[in-house]
Amino acid sequence: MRSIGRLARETGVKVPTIRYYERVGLLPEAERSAGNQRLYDAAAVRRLAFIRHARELGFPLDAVRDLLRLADEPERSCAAVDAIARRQLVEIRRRLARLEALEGELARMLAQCEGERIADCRVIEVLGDLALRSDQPAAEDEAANTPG
Amino acid sequence: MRSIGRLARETGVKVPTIRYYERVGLLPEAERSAGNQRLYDAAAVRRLAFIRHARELGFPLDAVRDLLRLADEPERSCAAVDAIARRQLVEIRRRLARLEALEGELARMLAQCEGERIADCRVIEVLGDLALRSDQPAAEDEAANTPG
DNA sequence: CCTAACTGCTGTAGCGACTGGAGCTTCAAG
DNA sequence: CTTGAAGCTCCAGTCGCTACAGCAGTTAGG
Ligand SMILES: [Zn+2]
Ligand SMILES: [Zn+2]
Ligand SMILES: [Zn+2]
Ligand SMILES: [Zn+2]
Repeated sequence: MRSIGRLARETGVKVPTIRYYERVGLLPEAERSAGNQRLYDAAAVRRLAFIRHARELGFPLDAVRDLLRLADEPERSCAAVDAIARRQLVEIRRRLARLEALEGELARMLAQCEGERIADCRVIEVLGDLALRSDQPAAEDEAANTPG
Repeated sequence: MRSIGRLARETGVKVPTIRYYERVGLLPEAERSAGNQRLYDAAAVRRLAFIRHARELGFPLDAVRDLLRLADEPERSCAAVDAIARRQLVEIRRRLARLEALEGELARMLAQCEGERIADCRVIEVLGDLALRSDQPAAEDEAANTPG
């Protein structure tokens, strides 16, 4: 059995994050020592490492929860697992496409700027150009919550 | 002079977002009608369109604030403007590199899965593999706050 | 045995950039 | 004059942590 600090070191997940995962139900409530400190076994290490790797791949916590539930039923078909992963891949490709477009626009702006007065700055000019408003209704949330 | 709703339609920025921008100081406090409703002129349209376009390119609000301040001083050198844009370009390229790596790992996992029992699912297997823990200390926040 | 340093505990608040709702008032069309 | 859309303010929630504050338990050295 190990303390929360040792678990953190072993998995690379910070201590407050582990407590947070417990609070939101990703990790079961830990056993406690006589002095009320959390104690973890090897299974907890594996579970937390699984979570960390899924988070690294950008899966939102809800998806991680689903994956953990599925991982506990080894006899079932992995169709559900693969569907979650495919959704995540689609999402990542969507973000990639968008970022590539942004990269292009930014790089073009910068390349065209002569570096003189702000009045002539290509960056300010492009940002301020009313005609460039895309009429798309400000697509949904792009927040890429992808840590470590 | 136009109402907040018309300004929203003209710029593609939602009404609550406009009020939020005013609260955090990106837009000046709007004039009010007799009945306390906000009124906007053409300058407000230009300013908000500028903000929107900068946000589309992923500039954080703090950077947008700086860009707006600079845009109001047309005689100064645009070095500061270009520096902000270059930083943003670097950031976008960093995110691109990371997303490309994630895309590769996810796609590989999925390609290798035979689609049978979860016990044999390559996705679960890779996520659970303790040896795959990268020892990097969970790199800093990747949150890509890039709307519309 | 004592103390310092470290680690742990709980609870709350904050980040960024909005988004949504409750419960009102004002405005424009018919 | 009525109706319904659009406006107002204030507050809470989103996501995934992160950072305190103010304690208590643990560990190593002297
Ligand atoms: Zn990985
Ligand atoms: Zn320039
Ligand atoms: Zn653009
Ligand atoms: Zn599978």
